[in-house]
Amino acid sequence: MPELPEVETVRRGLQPAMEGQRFLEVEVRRGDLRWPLPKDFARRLAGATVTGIGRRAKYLLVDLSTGDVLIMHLGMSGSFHVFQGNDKQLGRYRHAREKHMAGKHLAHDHVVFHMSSGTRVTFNDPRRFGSMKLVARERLDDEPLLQGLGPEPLGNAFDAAMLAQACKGKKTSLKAALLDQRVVAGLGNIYVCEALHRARLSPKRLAATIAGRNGAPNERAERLVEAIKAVLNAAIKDGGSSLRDHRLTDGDLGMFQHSFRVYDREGEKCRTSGCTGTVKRIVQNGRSTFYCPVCQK
DNA sequence: ACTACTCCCTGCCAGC
DNA sequence: TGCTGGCAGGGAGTAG
Repeated sequence: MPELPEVETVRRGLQPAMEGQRFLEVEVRRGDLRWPLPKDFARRLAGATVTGIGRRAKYLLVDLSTGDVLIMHLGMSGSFHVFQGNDKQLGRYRHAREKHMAGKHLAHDHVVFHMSSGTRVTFNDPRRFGSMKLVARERLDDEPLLQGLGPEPLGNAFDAAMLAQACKGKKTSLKAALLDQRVVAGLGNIYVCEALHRARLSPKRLAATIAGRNGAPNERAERLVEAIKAVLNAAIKDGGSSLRDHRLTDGDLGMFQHSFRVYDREGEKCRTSGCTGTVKRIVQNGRSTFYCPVCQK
């Protein structure tokens, strides 16, 4: 499901619910996520206070008073639901859960955090590609999951010079390069398609063509960086995109899917002003690409 | 060192 | 109606 804007939206939803609070109890209903949760997972969390919630690429990083960091990833279908209320309001809780899940698949509630304020935070993930991992903060720099990640696309380090340098000499398509988390971290299939469309660049173009020889950025690299930042900021403002199962932590839907210019719009009219093209779907590296063959060159 | 492909898992939908 | 194949927002591991 979630790319950077959705994960950032989740982070902002979890923050007021968890920050400054203690884990009273951690209920692991199914520990076989992407990797099995270790046997001491719940025990290591219990009693810890959440001192902050951050994000790196598509990972949520929960800082704990114990010196551990809880690293969480939503995979393709993971979501969090926050319920603020006490144990006497279980009816309201179930109602909220059903709204969140659109009435289905409560069986995929795999982990429940019971916080000291009475708030419960439920992790639901039908496909179980999501993951959780506890690591000591002092070893975070050596954490393999975070090790090779490229820059944050909304950070200052991400600019045309950097992107061109990373794409220099790449034999792969621009689409594949942007999906590569080592080039830039946090983009997924939707926002790569959307950013390429905004930059009027073909997804089939060779990645190396946004850099001159010696790796200097050209005007395409400038356009692309601007487009990436713009589409991510717009999506975050809208609470991310809801295709089938992405919900905000309060059960509401993200809204950015209504602003898609190409993604999931095969056969529909290109939304570039003045363009007469029709959105086309192709497959690149086994994944759908949506683009306009008329205005994206 | 690169790049491309397979696989993990469940749900949903179009087409027979 | 019920089955089947294909597809889905990610990414680790592996085979070239």
